[in-house]
Amino acid sequence: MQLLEAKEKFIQQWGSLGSNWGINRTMAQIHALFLISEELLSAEDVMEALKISRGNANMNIRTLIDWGLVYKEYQAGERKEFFRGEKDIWKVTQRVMKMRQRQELDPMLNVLTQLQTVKSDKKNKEEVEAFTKQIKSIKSFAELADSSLTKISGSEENWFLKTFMKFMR
Amino acid sequence: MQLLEAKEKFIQQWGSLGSNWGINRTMAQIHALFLISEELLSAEDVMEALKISRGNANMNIRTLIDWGLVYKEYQAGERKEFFRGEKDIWKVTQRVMKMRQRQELDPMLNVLTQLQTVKSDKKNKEEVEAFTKQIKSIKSFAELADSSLTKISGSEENWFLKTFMKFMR
DNA sequence: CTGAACTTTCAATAATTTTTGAAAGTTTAT
DNA sequence: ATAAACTTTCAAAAATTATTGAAAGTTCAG
Repeated sequence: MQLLEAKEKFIQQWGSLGSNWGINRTMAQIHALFLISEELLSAEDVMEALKISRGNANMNIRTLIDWGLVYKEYQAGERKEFFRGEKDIWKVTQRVMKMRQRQELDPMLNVLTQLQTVKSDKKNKEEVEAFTKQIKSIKSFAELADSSLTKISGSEENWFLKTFMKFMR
Repeated sequence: MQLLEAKEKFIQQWGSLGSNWGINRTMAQIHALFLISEELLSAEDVMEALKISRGNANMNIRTLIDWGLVYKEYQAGERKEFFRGEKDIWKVTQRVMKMRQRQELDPMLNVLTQLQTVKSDKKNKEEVEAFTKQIKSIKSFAELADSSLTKISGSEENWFLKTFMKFMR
């Protein structure tokens, strides 16, 4: 396989992976492009490489910066902005987990907490009890996931790998 | 909060969680409905509860069955099919992980393996080396994720919790 | 200050994904 | 074999999500 073909293939595959991960296809493709580019890239470079519009490139690069997956950098003597991607796949994973924790798990936990306050009356006592029990069990699980994510996203790769290997043995 | 309102809220929230998880909104809502329903439900019941069409209900129930999140059951003396949801949230998580491993991680690993065969020539030797190195590091990570998922999806909740607690300490 | 170089915004448009519902298919009781 | 009860399919329609590109905004050198 030729390098160009391989790069293209990687970008496509990363794009489709991303789209199952709350990351839109183009954003994931831009991220893939950064993952395999040694050099700094400008918005223009991204537009050309992926054949997308200026607005689209700008918006998705911005979001990638918000996620901590791409950094803005200045190139001496250039007016234009340049970007570089986070290459460390472990850090990438941590950032994505953190972001999804905030966007998904935290709202879910809020709702689950509210749902525990459901009132029962004599008519539906049993039904309410069954409901509350199930909500409680989902909430416990969500809390476990939440604290694990918090721990993991603050940890070093080494710590993680070492402990994880033990865990998996 | 009233029970009905609480159920409605749970279904909505689970729906929006699902839509970030490669599970479409309606499928996730149907799943939520099953999570909080003690009784068996027919396709008709689901249609009514969520105000969706027959085709939609049928298709999504079928997919939930494929995912192992809903079971078909027969009610004595009834012609109609009835369904019951998997209530154990740990099992639900295992099934979802397993499914996503198959649908996302495995194809990714295949592509990564292919990409390692990229040919270099004198002109782009260094570029190919950098690319191969990065692909290799992504692949190692993906393999770690893959084997962890395989281990986790086959394990008992108790084993998992116990080991995980140790891990998180 | 001015204008060139660059970035951001956003309404219109396009692409994708989901839903509907009627028709076709299947199963079962008689 | 028939027909009623039920399930599945799928093309068309609706809803949602992503993309474009031109216009507005910003920054900075001269």
